[in-house]
Amino acid sequence: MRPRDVTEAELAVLEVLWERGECTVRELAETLYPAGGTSEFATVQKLCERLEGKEVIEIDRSSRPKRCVARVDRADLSVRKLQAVADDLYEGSVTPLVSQLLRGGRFTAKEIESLRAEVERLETPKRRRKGGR
Amino acid sequence: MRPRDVTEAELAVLEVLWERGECTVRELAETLYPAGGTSEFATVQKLCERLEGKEVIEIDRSSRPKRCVARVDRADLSVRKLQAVADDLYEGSVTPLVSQLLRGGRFTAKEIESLRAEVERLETPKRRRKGGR
DNA sequence: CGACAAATGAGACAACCTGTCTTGCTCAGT
DNA sequence: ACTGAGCAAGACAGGTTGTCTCATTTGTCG
Repeated sequence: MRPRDVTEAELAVLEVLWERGECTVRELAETLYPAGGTSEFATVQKLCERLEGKEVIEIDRSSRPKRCVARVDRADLSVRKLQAVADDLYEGSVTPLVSQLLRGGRFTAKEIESLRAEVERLETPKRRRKGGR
Repeated sequence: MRPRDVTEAELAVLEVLWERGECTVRELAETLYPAGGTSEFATVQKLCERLEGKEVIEIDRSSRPKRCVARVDRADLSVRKLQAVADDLYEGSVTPLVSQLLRGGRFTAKEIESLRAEVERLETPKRRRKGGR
């Protein structure tokens, strides 16, 4: 049974890290549970450990109040989740997802223009030095 | 705690329904557990009930060996999941997801061409008979 | 009609995940 | 050495997931 990658409570922690950058556990706890005490502090601590286990944040234990930093940003995380969907439903291929999103979503003219630009940019994938690996 | 929409075992059932169309529970069980007995049969039955609860399949109980039909196809399901990601990370907006996918994925020339076509098709959303809808 | 095998619905079950909390231990600074 | 914050470890309840058991219903066939 595949576990749930980053969960709701964990995401809340991550959001704070994204917004404020490197944080101490206490700072996170105070942001998330302004009226919180010891137990909430421990909760946040546990969430951080789990996020670390999921390789989503990094914890620097060398300084005494240990410090947490996000290792992935919002885009990285969304790609993780999208890839999971692609793995489940399309053997890892991501193209069908793009199609479905394009077909189903509502887009403003501005959004369409920028999407068009992104696709244009894909047109020449060879344009990468010599061997490109 | 948001439950997990369609899970792994449930998806396996759904895949069979997609492939073979309307099915009896027995047919599903025999496909999924060729060597299965009573218990596997019951397992599949339970999975069907849960899929029904998630409004993903329909169960016709009027005929005696009751019959199951998929109510959503693969694309529908992927949209559900993608929307969940958009809700979690982008307040429901899917445009960022498209961008990330375009940026991160590897695409063949053929895929790029068809994506380009899809975006072109978005360009003129007004182009729809008179009143549209 | 009556028995039987298939089908069904309800629920039990363990394993796991998630979010939360308690508890001792450790360490830095006074 | 004392103290208070920080910390690791683990316990905990509630929920989900996948699996299974069982008693009951139902259609069929002799």
